Amino acid sequence: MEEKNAGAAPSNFIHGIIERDIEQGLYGSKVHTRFPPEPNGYLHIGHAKSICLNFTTALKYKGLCNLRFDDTNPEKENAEYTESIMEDVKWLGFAWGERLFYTSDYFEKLYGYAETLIRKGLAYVDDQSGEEIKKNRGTLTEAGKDSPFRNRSADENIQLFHEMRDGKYPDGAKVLRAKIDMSHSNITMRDPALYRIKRASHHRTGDKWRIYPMYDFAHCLSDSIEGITHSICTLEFENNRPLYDWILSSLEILMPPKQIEFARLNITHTVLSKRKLLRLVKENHVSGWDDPRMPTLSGLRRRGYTPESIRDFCERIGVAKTNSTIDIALLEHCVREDLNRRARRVMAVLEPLKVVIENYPGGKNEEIEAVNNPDDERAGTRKVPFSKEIYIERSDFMEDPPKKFFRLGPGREVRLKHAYYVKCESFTKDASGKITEIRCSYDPATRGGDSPDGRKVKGTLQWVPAAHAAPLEIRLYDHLFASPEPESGDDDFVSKLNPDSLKIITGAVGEPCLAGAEPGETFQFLRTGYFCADKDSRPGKTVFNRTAALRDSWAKISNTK
RNA sequence: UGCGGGGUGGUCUAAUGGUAGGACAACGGUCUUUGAAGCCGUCCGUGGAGGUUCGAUUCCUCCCCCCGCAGCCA
Repeated sequence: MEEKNAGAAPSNFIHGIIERDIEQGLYGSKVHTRFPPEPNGYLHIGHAKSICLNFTTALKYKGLCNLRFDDTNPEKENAEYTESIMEDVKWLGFAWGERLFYTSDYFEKLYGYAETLIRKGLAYVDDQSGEEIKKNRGTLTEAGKDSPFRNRSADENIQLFHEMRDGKYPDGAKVLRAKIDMSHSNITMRDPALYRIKRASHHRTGDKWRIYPMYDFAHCLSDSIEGITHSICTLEFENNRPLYDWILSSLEILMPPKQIEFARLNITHTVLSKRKLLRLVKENHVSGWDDPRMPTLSGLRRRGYTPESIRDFCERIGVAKTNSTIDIALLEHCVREDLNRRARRVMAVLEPLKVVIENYPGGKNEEIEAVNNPDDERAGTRKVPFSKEIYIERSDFMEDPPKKFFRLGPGREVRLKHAYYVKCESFTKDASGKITEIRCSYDPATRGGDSPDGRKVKGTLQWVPAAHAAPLEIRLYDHLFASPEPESGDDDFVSKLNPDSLKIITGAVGEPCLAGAEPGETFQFLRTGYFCADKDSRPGKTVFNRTAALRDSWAKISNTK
């Protein structure tokens, strides 16, 4: 059959390339990828796209994926970052097995490759200052000028390179450069730096090295050392691909890995660059890398996002070469969809309004049975205490409600979820006009929420028993940036932060079971949203982060009027 | 005005010579012991001009627009 063979169809252009390579027997028809983060910050959802791509590609073609820390710049990197990165990759659901590597593992080998390049007359030590090198590089339209040190003998270059390693020269005094072509139309190829002197302590190799390889030199060789077949990276490295290939071919590396570039992820209402995220942290615009408003994996985790929802998102956005910005609504959709399936439903009230049920006996206490998830019987049921005084959401009562308002108002009857029909008989206000208390009657025949006489009500409200209310602090999050594309335009992106990205509600209450919620536990607060218990919780005050709100069509109706 | 990439509904993404499809968003309806979810429907697209062809998103030519590159960052 000619049918689009289900499993074998390439799911993106990279898989198309790989399938062609497999067919042609390239790399022995094996696939080996790697995720190569620099440990200079926390992973964000943009990295998740790359992680998912690399790991699932390997999985799909029965290959392997390595985790490799690209740690060639000790001044910016540290062990805190490597640990958080490993934690985040694991949390996302991927395993690198025994294949945890560091570019710094290869420093000695890399040094040897550099010597080989020098002996072949393909690299030289340049004494020009950084300023001079920059000046002589030329421009986009003008060729560069050869360095006066470009034609040193191989022996002299080897000796100088050894001296660089031995610490004979200060930072910046010399640099090892590839000898390619100072008039190349691709500026990357104008004798790029391969090694620089940096008398910095490295988080893994300590003070052993005074010279460190540059990305372009280290990356392609690390890939080849690990037997990587397809080296997947982002678009901004496209110009570097000729250099990637030049180094490997100059060193006569067999079966050179193939670099393939794809478009990095952008999302509306946030920023995804480590530099910018670091600034938000350093300038205290957020509480840290794991602030629930941050697009970091640690932030999303704390916010209540599940690894499954993030993986689903990464699959849905696709992999292509077109620059694109994904609507953050898609991310939110993914987490709602996942949580809708799994989250236990409970009742909580963000702004409590007391309701006294006048005809309910004062000393009476009963337990109402409530299902935990209407779409999943296995989630079971729980008991919720019920007595004369309860709390409902302040916004669920209107003194003078419009016709389309289905909730409580004078003389109106509604259902208390799982419990009884109640009817508003009266209410009281304080001097300022604020409603202070609602007085209702209930219909004992409607226990469980059904009326035997077939009487219908339009609204169903969540409620919390006043005597057993668990005090909650709720943190309501909105987009970090008010502007959909904070990086566009000339203004500093920080000026586009959303001043209302965090709203803290201290007086909320919830069902008694919420008092004991463990950090990371997720619930759907009926009619309100998905909430995740936070590590800031303390006895007497459970803290919840709102992961995502539920759709609110009443808000829409009332807003458009 | 160098080189390298890229242009499909509002946003992503399929279709590679044969009915432009899907998702998210928006809008409307339906259902409902969550005004949730679900279900149904609507709106909306091949950057432009030529050419080849019975037929072009796909192939050719020219043009336009967008992104990246001048770190001893990655």
